[in-house]
Amino acid sequence: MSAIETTARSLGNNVDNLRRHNLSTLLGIVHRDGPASRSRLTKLTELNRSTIAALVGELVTLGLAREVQPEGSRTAGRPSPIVVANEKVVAFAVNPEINAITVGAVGLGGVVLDRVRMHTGNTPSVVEAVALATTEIKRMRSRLRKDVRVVGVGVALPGLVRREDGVVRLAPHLGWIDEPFSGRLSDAVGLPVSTANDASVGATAESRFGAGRGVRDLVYLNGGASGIGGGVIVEGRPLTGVTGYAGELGHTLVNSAGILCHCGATGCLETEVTQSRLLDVLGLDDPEMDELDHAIAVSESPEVRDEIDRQLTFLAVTLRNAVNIFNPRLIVLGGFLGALFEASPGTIERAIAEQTLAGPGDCVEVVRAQLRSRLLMIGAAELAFAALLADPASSAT
Amino acid sequence: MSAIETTARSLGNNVDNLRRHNLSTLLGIVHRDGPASRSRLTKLTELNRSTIAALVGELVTLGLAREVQPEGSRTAGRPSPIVVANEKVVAFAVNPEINAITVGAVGLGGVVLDRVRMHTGNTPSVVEAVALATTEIKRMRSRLRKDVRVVGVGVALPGLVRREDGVVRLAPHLGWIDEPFSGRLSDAVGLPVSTANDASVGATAESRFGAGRGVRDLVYLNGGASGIGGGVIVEGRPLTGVTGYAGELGHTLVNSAGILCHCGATGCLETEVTQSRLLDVLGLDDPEMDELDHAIAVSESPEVRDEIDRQLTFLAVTLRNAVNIFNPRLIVLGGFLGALFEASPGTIERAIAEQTLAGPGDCVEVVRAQLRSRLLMIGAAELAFAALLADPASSAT
DNA sequence: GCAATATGTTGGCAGCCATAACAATTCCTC
DNA sequence: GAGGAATTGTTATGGCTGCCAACATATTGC
Repeated sequence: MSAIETTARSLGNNVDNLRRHNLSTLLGIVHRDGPASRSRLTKLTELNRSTIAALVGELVTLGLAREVQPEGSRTAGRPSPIVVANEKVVAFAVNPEINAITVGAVGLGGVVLDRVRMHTGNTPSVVEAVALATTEIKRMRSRLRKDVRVVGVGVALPGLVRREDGVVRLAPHLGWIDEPFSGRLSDAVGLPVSTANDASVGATAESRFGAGRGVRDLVYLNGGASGIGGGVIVEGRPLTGVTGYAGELGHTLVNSAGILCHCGATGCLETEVTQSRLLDVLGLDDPEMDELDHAIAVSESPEVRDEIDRQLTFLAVTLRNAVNIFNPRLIVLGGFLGALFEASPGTIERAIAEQTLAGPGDCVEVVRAQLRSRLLMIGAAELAFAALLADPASSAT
Repeated sequence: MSAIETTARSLGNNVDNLRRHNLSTLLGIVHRDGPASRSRLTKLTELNRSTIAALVGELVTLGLAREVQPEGSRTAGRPSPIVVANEKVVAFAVNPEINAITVGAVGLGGVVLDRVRMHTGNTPSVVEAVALATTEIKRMRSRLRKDVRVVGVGVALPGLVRREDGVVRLAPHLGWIDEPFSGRLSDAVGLPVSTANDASVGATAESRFGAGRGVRDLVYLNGGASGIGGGVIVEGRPLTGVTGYAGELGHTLVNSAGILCHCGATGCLETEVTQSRLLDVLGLDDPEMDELDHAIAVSESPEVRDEIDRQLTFLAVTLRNAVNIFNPRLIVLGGFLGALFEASPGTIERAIAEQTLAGPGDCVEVVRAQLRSRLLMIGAAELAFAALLADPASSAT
């Protein structure tokens, strides 16, 4: 069973909405779960096979999917054509960071077609970020084959993004306050742009294409250079809150004797568990993820051990809160939190088992994130694909 | 706009599901928002008025709604009949507590028709609770008019209830562990029984019929004799988690130097903010809510003041966590937390404004719960009405 | 009393999905 | 290698749903 957003309206539905919903469901399946035979789609949706034939036919006509002949089958019966999401439908992904901007091109189905990380000397301003992203998107676009269809741009941003208009309410580490980044970028590239918090976007990506495949309720926590972000998937759908800011698990109390956080509170997870302290004791400076894992694995310094234990203890507090609050099936840890987690096998699981209530603690698992460098490309692209996936027919060219 | 659960399937939908969804939507509106004219239903659902006529006709035929002539109108045009949920469709509500069991009868539309609170000498065992509830339900049922239709029993229980089978996983204050209470009660009364956590049920009730009317994203926190329970409404629907245990905000860390909680963790909200400490300093013993409010209002003791401030400080920690995590429109405080909140106007709001992130803190309001003694009756009845509301046609007698 | 307005009512229609019968293709067995 | 079983694509038909348009009805305001 896959984690699928429902596209049905909460109020009155008519026959058009019905069709739209079924088209959306099919496209969602082949996009997120990969190629699927028509017979598999029939089983998954519980629709009639004649209906599936018609719906798939429409998706093919719309240029959103194609059918290929199956390889060898090992069951009796007439072979069922495989429906594949058309990866020539492309979204661009943008991820501004403290000292770099990454731009990528992602095909329907979650294939990362292109990816470039551009280092910026200092923290980019909105104008600089728009300019860099625009140049790179135009370059990538010109390199794409002529028959690709570009649906838009998705941006994963380390900050709070207002859902209704895509305005960056606050990106503390970039120094952006109330910046209409989406609008600026949209004007510059001539494509629709949608922006969201990087951790929320990461949660979506891991839940659809990574460690959380098939899981409908999960909590994702990511540790990066600019702090700790979180994202939550509830019944297969991202938790957004009223204005789109939900999921900030990095700003929950873990230490009453902690220091003041930039958010105004004290003792936040983000102030106690930081990548920089970990790198300090390890003597590293901006390593790749593999280097970090390796450095932790080979280190025999008690100072390193202590710092890891200290951070794990605080991380466990947020996780026990999360388990009691969300009762998730899965917790996914990304960035240096994944490294911390694997540095001391069993520690986090033990802490959760001891500190959570009997019910919610019964069935939760903790795993490390999987998508690595593709994470935010895939996640941001999902933002751009959202409208198409919700209504495949009317978003057509 | 009302907070309505969607009943559309997340996967394939056919024409039957469409009809079911529309019937469910209409019944949901008149149940939760009260009587509505057909023309209002037309606007709300965006369905055609001929369709509304057919759907309403079916609900009337099913005995779930009735139409009454409108009073005086003040607009031109033909008067539109008012559609009213049939309050002769009845659910029973049961709420076992430490020293009492409350049983009620609730009509469709959320009308509490009957309510009896029975004190028990000591904490009731499962067998005692089933026996007491059964006797009272049978008595109430015999007093109801012959033409009422009973749909089932809902139970609001101070403990963790597994969703899939209704087993009480753990009710610490009742001393119940892994008790199949739902099944026992169902066998005894001969009606379907569904059970859930009392605070979750309270959240649903306040969101549909109380302080949270029309709000789609809210956090509810209730303080009672047996601790602090929470419930969260996300996009109009109760947050359940994978196994139904979600919402336990009472077991989030508020004090690193706190004491060990029965849940296994230390410094939980539930150990720091307790009704008993508040009553101790006030010199009260099991007061009604009004008495508690009054006692706080007239007290001039600095000891009382200090205790209230102390508890508010810790409560604010959980609330800032909740605001950062859920980005809700509204926080609803029930039980003695409501009294605490009103004891010091502005304190909680100020703490939230100071300690939360810029985005999520922008638009959140804090209010006191409204439903008082009706709360758990209405909430538990909603559990019993759920199947009927989701599929009005097939749940018919 | 009449026009304007809003809404109920009715008959016909388009579209969606289900059904059933048939055709196609594969695997399995002898 | 031939035939049967199993599975699925294909096609024509039909039921049901909601929409539409025209008409009927009831109220307000002049």
